[in-house]
Amino acid sequence: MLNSDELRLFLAVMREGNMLAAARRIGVDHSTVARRMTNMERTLGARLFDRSPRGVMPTPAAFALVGHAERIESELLAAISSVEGRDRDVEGIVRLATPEACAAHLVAPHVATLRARHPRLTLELASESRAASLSKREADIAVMLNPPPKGRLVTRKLVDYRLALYGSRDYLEREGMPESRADLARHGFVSYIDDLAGFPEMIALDELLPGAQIRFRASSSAAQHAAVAAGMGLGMLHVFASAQDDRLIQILPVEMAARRSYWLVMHADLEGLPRVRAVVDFLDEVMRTLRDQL
Amino acid sequence: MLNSDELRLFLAVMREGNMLAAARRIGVDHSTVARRMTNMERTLGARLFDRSPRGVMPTPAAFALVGHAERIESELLAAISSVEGRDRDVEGIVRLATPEACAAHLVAPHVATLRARHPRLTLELASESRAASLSKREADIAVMLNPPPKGRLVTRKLVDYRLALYGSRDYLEREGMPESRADLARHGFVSYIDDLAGFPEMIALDELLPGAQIRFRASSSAAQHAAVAAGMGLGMLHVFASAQDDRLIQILPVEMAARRSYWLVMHADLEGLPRVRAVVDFLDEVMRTLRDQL
DNA sequence: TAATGGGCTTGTATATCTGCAAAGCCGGTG
DNA sequence: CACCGGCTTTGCAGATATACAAGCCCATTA
Repeated sequence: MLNSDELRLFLAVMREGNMLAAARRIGVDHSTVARRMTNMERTLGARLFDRSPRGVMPTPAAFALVGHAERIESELLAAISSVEGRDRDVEGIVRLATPEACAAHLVAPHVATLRARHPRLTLELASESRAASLSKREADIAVMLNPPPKGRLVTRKLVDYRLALYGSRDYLEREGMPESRADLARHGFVSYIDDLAGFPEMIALDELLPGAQIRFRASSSAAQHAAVAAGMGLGMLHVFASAQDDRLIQILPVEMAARRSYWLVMHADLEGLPRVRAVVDFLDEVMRTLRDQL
Repeated sequence: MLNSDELRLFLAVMREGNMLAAARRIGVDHSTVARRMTNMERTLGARLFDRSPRGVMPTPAAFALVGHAERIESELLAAISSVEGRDRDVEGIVRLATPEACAAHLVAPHVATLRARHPRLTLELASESRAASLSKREADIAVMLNPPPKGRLVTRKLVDYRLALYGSRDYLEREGMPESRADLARHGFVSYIDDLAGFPEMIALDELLPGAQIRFRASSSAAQHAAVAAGMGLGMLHVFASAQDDRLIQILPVEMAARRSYWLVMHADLEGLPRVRAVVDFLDEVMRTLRDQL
């Protein structure tokens, strides 16, 4: 079947007007050009050039083909430059700042695959991402809960995830399983320390259940997770961190659900660096793999 | 370099999720698929698939490539179908109706090349194209001086050409060479018989020199040409028919120039027929070759 | 726990393609 | 009018890619 190599030769012949010059331009023998053009004509069932000792004369079929060939040529170049050298020159250090839960449950468990693919790349994972971290150059890439006011930053959504209300098996046996939002008033809760939360968006409880009675506050989501698991009360936890935890049971999954998004943020200057792109690719891959569990 | 064959295999692997199924779909051996994907990865400098005994897992580079590959695939199919089989199944009879001058000077001199390309095709050339000829099915294709009111007709401009004022060498020696439009009033002219001209557009003289003294009228442009050549007077003739005629001299080329267009008209149903397309291609080719002389 | 089946990788003979060299064709030129 | 230069075509040997076959790995199943 027709392929782009033949079309490339074809275009060269069209542009040069003869096969010899076309062959020189592409860097193959002219007999190869002549034979492939003949093949092309046979497989297409259409004559493309009238040969003469003075060069070639394109037929109408050739003119009909040239537009397609040009589009294919440019698309092919675009394809190449979009992936060319992705895995070459990937070495050095990349510092990635992400919220704590993302670091612990999404990134860290998969760094081995990154290492396998790019042995000379060292990832530094800073599990706290205040909006400041990037502009102060504390990190090369950051995962945040909202797109920051742009400086010279490249921002795009990385993935959506869910928060849900959990309680420990023990606690719920002891205090009873809430069956409706009204029942929640009788329970104690675990939440963030308001002014120490990296992003205000983290605090989902205020939004879904304002005025809840809060028994324990922590700046760390892992600490809250541990507290809920230990029976301190109910808390809004990351689904991706809690679903496989046998000690925890999800409560009122319909009423008490919140959606959040992780955003990928980086300096525009760094976007082209192979090592930076390697980490971005890695994040994309992890998120794609885990999408269902988020 | 990357080519479309590799991209076709690549797409098949992406769609099937494994190389074995991809190979079956394309109809090559699976070892060929594996080797070509490895080649592709080496030449691109980017890993595309993580192999495992359960199939393959695309990398981010693969996802970046798939859009390009799909566009190339569809453009390639479009390219093929645009020329596929142009020269096959070209046999039978095609009747072409054109104005007299077009038939005699543009089409007829080149029919040998058409014959050479399509030995089983018979062209019938009717050198008169009233607008009626197509709708009465007197011809399959027509060349006209204006686009007719469309029925189920396909119409497009074929080429532009020029009319200019000519006189015979003898005549001009005898009567003097006109140097300005004013001089023309002293001369006699040759023109069309108004109500017998196939298209009103043919009559360029009325438009450029209304009220000219007309000594001879004919319905045929060839007859007018002969009359001018024989010294009967001046006449607006086709440049493509007169330029090589040594008996004729062009007069006031700037002032007395008119532009006309030939239009290609055919039934929409016939457009797809290989033999019809062969004739249309032939006309395009002739016009492209002669464009400078028109 | 062994058997089975799907999938990827690795050898080897064959088919295809490419480069090189020589020949043929045609128009321009001294 | 013979020569020359540029172009295409043809013949042939070496290089490249393909199909076939066998081997390996892993998950599922009896």
